[in-house]
Amino acid sequence: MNLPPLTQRFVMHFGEMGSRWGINRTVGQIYALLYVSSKPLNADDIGEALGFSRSNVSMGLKELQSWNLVRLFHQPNDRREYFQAPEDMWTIFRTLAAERRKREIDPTLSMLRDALMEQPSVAEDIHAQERMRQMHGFIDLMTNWLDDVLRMDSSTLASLMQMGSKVKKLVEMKDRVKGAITGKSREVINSNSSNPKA
Amino acid sequence: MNLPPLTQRFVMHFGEMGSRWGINRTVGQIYALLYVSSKPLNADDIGEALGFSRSNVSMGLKELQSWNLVRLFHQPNDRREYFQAPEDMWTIFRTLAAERRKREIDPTLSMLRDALMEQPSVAEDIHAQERMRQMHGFIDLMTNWLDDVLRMDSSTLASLMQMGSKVKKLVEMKDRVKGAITGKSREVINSNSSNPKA
DNA sequence: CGGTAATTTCAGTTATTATTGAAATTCAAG
DNA sequence: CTTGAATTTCAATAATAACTGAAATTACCG
Repeated sequence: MNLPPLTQRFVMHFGEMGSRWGINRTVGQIYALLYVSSKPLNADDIGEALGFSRSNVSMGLKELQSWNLVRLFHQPNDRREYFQAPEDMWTIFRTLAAERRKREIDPTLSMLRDALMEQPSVAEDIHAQERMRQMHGFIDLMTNWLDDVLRMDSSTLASLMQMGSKVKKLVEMKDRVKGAITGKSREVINSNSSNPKA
Repeated sequence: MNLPPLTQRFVMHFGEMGSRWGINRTVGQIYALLYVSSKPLNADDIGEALGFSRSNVSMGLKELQSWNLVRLFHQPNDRREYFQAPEDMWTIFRTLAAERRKREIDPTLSMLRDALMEQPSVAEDIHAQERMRQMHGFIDLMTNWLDDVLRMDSSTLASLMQMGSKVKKLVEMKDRVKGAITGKSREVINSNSSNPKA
């Protein structure tokens, strides 16, 4: 492997972190390389840059494609397949969220749903089912919320996140204002609004 | 292993999902068992219930303790150690978020921070560093947001999440109202508020 | 249609991780 | 302290997962 220093550090780090992230070293390094690369790479480029066998690169790319983390291109007058990683972090995040949800959460949600439909046959299972109900409720809340917010566009999402816990104050304010306008002068607020649709 | 049917399904499922979640079968099953159990269990109980060797259970419990996912108890007149999993899903979620962040995100954030302080020596690395800046910015936004919202209490968080993307409308409303009161009758809203502190 | 470059598959091998039983250590009660 | 139950460590083994090179397949060009 002969990569420039910063690229090399990044690639090596992704290789090492791979196991914690549930991918193998090869996949981690290939992804890292594609992510920082300024141009699309073909499988030979990748294999040579990282010192992996051609077949290993092929498997790694297949894996990354199954995660929707890389895109396939063709260059004019070149039969080889070129790969690129999407650049926008929000796009990457949405992809990761969707894939991890599908692989790591949905099966559990479905198992829990099934288990909650059963009639427990012994005392132990009555308690167990109640615990499963808790878990199901929580995961359901979380995933529905995620669905909901990921439908927003990225810039909106970014500003919401920058607000952090300030949204809480906003909700409190809403409740107060709602009380206020319900109680008395709704028309005052509307007439002062810069947005007449309000 | 001789567990009641629902418990068994839950335990088996956690064992199978373990590898996707970055834990091994033993750890997954032990956690599942503790989570649904109505009483604390000792290592022998666990080993017998799941058919694992005593030493395997010991290692699994050590792992779960390192994740802060189980608590250790002592029963009167019994030297053995008893284990329980916290019941509240929000507590569990906060623990998981904190631990996964520490293991799976912080090291990368720190690598990126270091890499951003370097002076790229070749053109390739200039581009690579820019990509790292993007990634760092995104992760930083996400983790700060998470820190921020996890500081809220669970019921607040739950209601915020139930609102889902409605918070977006709320932010828009805030901006309109802010425009309105800045422009004209701030005192009207305040005087109508049910909360005088506003 | 061949021919050939590119990619994928797969059986065999290597490397890593999980699991065990025996030995060592810890710990509390007498 | 000493004893023995409880827990942990650890070296050996079993089970999984990663990786390779050769063979097979695919896909494009003339």
